[in-house]
Amino acid sequence: MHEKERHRIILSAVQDRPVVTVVDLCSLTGVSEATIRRDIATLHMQQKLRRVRGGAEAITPPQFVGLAGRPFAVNETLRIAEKQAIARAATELCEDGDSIIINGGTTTFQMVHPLASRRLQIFTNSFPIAEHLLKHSKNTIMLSGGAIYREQNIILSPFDNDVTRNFYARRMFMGAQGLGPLGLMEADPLLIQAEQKLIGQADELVVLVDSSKFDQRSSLVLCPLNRISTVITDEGISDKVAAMLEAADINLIVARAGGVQEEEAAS
Amino acid sequence: MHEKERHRIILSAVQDRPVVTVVDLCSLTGVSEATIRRDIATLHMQQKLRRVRGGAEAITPPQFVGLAGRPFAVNETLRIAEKQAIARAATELCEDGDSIIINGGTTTFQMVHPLASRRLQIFTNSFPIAEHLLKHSKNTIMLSGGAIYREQNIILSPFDNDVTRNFYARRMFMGAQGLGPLGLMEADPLLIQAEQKLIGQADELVVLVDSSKFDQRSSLVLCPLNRISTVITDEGISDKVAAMLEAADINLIVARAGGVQEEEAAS
DNA sequence: CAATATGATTGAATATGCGCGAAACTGATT
DNA sequence: AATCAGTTTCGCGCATATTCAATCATATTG
Repeated sequence: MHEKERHRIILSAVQDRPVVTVVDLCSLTGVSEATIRRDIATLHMQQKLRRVRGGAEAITPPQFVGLAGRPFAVNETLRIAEKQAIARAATELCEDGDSIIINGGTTTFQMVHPLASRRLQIFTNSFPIAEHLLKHSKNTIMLSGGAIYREQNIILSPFDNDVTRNFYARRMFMGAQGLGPLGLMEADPLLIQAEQKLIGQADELVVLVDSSKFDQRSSLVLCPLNRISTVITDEGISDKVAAMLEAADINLIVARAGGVQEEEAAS
Repeated sequence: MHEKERHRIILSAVQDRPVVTVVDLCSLTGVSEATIRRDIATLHMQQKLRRVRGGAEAITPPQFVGLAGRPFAVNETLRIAEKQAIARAATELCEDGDSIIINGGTTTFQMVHPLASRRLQIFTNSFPIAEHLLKHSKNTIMLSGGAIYREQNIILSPFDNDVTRNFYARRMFMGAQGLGPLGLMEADPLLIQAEQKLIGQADELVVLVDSSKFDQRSSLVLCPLNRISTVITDEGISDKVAAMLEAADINLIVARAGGVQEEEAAS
């Protein structure tokens, strides 16, 4: 058996189980322990797996740490003040008793804090949002079914005919990676899929993007501008972008970090 | 059992109770106290938990979160040793890579600890089970969609055509309020509904009931005995009940608190 | 033949279990 | 409070089993 073949087998085995022992891999490949150890050492150097005594374990993906820590790996701390102000403005659009949809994402996650004191019907595909609201609020929580994707922290089902299609809300809140003339942009195909399943289940689509998102260009267009009812962003928005949104007949809300926000209704 | 597997189990166990004792962890992992102590010392050094006399506690001490910290308020501490033994025996039926369904309940929840060191495809309608496994294991988690009922801690959808109908597993594990000649009994209509949606989605139905459940009579019959493949219970089971199960051609597994369990196959 | 990969051997390093005495906790009594 | 006996838990040493790393011999390939 060739070295590359063994490496493939080892990497495959290490994905299936939390830990694989050297002996396991021996019987799996039919080579000696010494060889397996050398392979593991090599793969360890290449960061393909982690070496542990007795065998190897899968490299832990950007691990989902509990809510107390930080739900999403990196983005969470970025522009947090802006995101909180935006999320707060978004929450203020809702009245107790409303039905809303919240899509997974770091910006929308910030809505959980102002939502803690409310009483809404909330549908989400974000596990951390559901978890937080379940623990810290009295809102009614509804969850979409499917597999939980750890990296994106969303729940996604390959089937179209699930609860999602039966929940209809007044507003849907979602974040995005970018917002430009072409519409709403997203990079992660998994997120695209999750978001597209929910768009159309609400009367109004409210987009939460901090002003840095107007510069971002992503590969995939999620939906055109005319599908968007309202955009909530921070003071960093340029006049040019504001004009573009206004031209598309989009409500623009600029959230100020400190307190009340100003609304500039489109014509 | 490998060191890493134990560590996962320990970290998993330490999350759902204020403290875990060394003896608890022994029966959970099957290793000696000395090893558990060394593990706790190691994890203490890694700041993964705090070492206390007699065992360990979570690093985030007064995590007095309502529902999900200690998933089920009252029942949780009742007959916990039996439930753990039963859950462990249930987990031992599974091999890495299997697809299983776990229904919500206090007994089935105990499966999360032995499952922490495994790699399975797990479908559940229990939010706490999903949450715990998501944080403390590498299993693939799939969730049923719907509203989250706080009291029962399950997710239930009024619609029939959701993900649930598309997931098929080798085994389904469920608890119940009672088990008698008429079959499996449950009191809460909400739980009935949740369980009936899942029965039929697996080849084998494995029922986890501690021996006190054989005395219980509930108002509603969930399913007849002949639908059950296997019953796992503790040593408190009477000969009479055992004979009844055997007559119904049910596999009976008696889980012993300490270690290995004995299997008494039906004729 | 040279370069590399593999397998076997062996002593070192590490992990685990058991037993024993020390230390800490419990609670009952003074 | 203070003391004391009984119990639990801890830490240490040692025996055993497993795993590792280094070395050398052999095999394969170009």
